Amino acid sequence: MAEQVRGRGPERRRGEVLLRAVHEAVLAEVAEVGLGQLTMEGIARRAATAKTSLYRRWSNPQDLLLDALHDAHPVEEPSPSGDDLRADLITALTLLVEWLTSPAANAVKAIMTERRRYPDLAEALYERVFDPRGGTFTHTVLRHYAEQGTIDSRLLTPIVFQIGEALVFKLLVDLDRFPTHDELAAIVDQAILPAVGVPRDAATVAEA
Amino acid sequence: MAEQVRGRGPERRRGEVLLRAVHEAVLAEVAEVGLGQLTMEGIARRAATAKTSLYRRWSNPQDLLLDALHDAHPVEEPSPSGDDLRADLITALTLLVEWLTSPAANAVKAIMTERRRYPDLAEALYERVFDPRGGTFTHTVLRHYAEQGTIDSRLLTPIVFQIGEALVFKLLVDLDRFPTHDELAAIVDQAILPAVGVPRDAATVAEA
DNA sequence: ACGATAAGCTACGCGACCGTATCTAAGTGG
DNA sequence: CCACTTAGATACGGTCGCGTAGCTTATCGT
Repeated sequence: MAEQVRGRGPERRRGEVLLRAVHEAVLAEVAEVGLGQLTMEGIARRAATAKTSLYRRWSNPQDLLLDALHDAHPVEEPSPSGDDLRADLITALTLLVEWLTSPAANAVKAIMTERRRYPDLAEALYERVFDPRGGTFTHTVLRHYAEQGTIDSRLLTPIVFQIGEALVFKLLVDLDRFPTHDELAAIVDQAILPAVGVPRDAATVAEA
Repeated sequence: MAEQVRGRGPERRRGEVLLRAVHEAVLAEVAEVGLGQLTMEGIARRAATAKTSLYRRWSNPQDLLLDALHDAHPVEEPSPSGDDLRADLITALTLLVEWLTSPAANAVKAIMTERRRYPDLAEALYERVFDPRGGTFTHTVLRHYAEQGTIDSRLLTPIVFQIGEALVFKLLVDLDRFPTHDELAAIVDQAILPAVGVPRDAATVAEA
């Protein structure tokens, strides 16, 4: 049959190349139309491939999405330098924001938001993608400085570990944009450090 | 024409009564199927009314939803007692959690989450529903105690005002349930109070 | 009691996506 | 260079929501 001209000659993607293209397409599709409108047709259109080719490998859009997430780059973990708590916390939050920028993170957010509606997806997300789970970002940094004695470890409760991440998410939702470096610094100075027993000094108060 | 028997006799709802029923139906529908799957057919089915009756008043599901939100009870504001900062903060967070429990809040969350996809809806939400905007919940309480001199008002930055709300939302997302009273107390003791210059005492640290 | 109004029912053509079947042809490896 | 694998094109019947049209009838106001 006559093939639609893509570029000029007939170039047919296979295997790995096609797979990547499809993975990219799902993530883009989720970002654009949302989890609720994710369809095989839509993905096929965006990936410029045939529906048939999708059904050959996956049985529904969710399966495909999970596969794409499984394949996405893992989250980079912070590695505390060891002598500057404030700087390391800011770095940790910066890493968080960078991850949140990725297409994969976008899809993950969508799934978490609608997890009641797609329980299987959410569950599989934990099992197949979030294996590590638990402490990342500021958690890692805070534990490091507690072990080293800079922080009183009795202050490190589950709530305290969440302060930084919680504020980044809140800012993200409220302002619908990613926090700036200064805002991350403010989170560290005004919320995290006081909670772990480092009082704010005059300088921080003045510039706030 | 033969009417479906609802109960036994033909009872036809009109005006206010019907309106309420439809409003309830939209919110329930959003909760169940999500913003992306919100359809006139679905709402009509759930409200046990005819599609025609819906189109007579609204031109699409989003319009209808906005109308329902507009009508929903407003948010109750905290009224600080004035002599117990800690208790008033916990009360404020409790009010927040209570609001989050309502069907309307559920829909608002959905809209905020997908605001990129439904910019008109989000915008109208601000204009028609969130008129007050700005300071609610812990904000109100913190300002009160600052005016009264209990708190150093230089510490009350935008970030600090967000700590409580941010942690409630984070807990909500992470655990997929509403925080308990003890968790709210922990947020106040371990995150908000340190940030506003009230250091944690031995008792709070010990029980943490 | 009797309009006027508003609600309800049915049915329609339209388009989107579904999941599958069938065929063609491009790319690959021996 | 040939055979095999796999991607691509197309078409199908089915379901669902759309938005509208037409008609019937319950309910309200007077």
